[in-house]
Amino acid sequence: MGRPPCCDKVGVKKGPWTPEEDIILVSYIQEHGPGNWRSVPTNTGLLRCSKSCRLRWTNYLRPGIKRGNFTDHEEKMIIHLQALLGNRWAAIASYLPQRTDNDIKNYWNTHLKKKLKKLQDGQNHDGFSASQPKGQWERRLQTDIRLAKQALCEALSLDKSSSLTDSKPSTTNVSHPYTRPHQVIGSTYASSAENIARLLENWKKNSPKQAQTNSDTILMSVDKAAAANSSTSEGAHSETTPNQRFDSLFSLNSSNSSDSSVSVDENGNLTPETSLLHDESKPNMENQVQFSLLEKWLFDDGAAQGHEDLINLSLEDSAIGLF
DNA sequence: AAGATCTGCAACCGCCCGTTC
DNA sequence: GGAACGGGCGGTTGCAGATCT
Repeated sequence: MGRPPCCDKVGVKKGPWTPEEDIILVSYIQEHGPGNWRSVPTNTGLLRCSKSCRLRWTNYLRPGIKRGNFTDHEEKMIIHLQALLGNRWAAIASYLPQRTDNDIKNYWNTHLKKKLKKLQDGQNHDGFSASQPKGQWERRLQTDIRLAKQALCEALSLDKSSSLTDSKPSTTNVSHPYTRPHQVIGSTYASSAENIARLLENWKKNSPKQAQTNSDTILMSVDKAAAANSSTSEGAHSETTPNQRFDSLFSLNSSNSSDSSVSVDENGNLTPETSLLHDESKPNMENQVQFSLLEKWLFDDGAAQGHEDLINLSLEDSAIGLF
């Protein structure tokens, strides 16, 4: 028999998440940090599967997520990376720090596939056209792989010089193709609060009555979160009104957001707050460097042409060696 | 205006892998 | 060593809103 489901199917709620559920989840993660998803539903009272909680967090509530239209630049990155890596959306997402793999996957399936097909049908002779001679396409791909590999090595060497990440030996950055090279240090919880704040704004606009009736529940959750934070955060105090606490939790300019540095204790360990940030998000300075290196190489055709000597690498070797 | 069809996206599902006991 | 578990991944589905007829 296969493994049992991650949670009991009975009594598990499915479908779209409500703002209340979002708030409960975010409050809990803010307090305990992400991870140990199995315990999330039981500890929060959410009638959700642990997987559902994790997905909701990673695809929607996690800090640093950018939503909305993809830029041309992002589009090109996705096309390039898809050619390089195939449908490994998590790996692709690691190079687009603000996008989730789900987002990229959706965008590929709904937009880019069609776009590329159109280009192919139209006998468009750009770099991605299937009408291009196979050898040339293959050579370009080989070059891309080689350049990506080079960028990765470069980024990893930057990694080594990073005192912060050095404080916690990373087994993820180097060896596993699915792990995201980006560890968010500069990002804060406020970013996810921003997502929820926007959500609530829309929610209130769209259904003021419902928002009104549920506001107590929301504030109760927020109160609870604020109360929980008061024990761990120096910013929390008992004299705040519910509204103030609400503002604090969902402020777009939360003091947390400016206090984005990672605090390390005297033993060199990350504090609980930081491990939340460290674990969960993607963008940071390090990412920026890595991203721009890869970006530059991927899109610098001239560079690609100037690296003809690197092309001899076989596709297989490149793909294996890349990771 | 109303029904049909299309589109985009959030969420679910099942499989896989690494870790723990 | 292997079973159980937790978490991550890619593929797929279902639904709501947009567009078309």
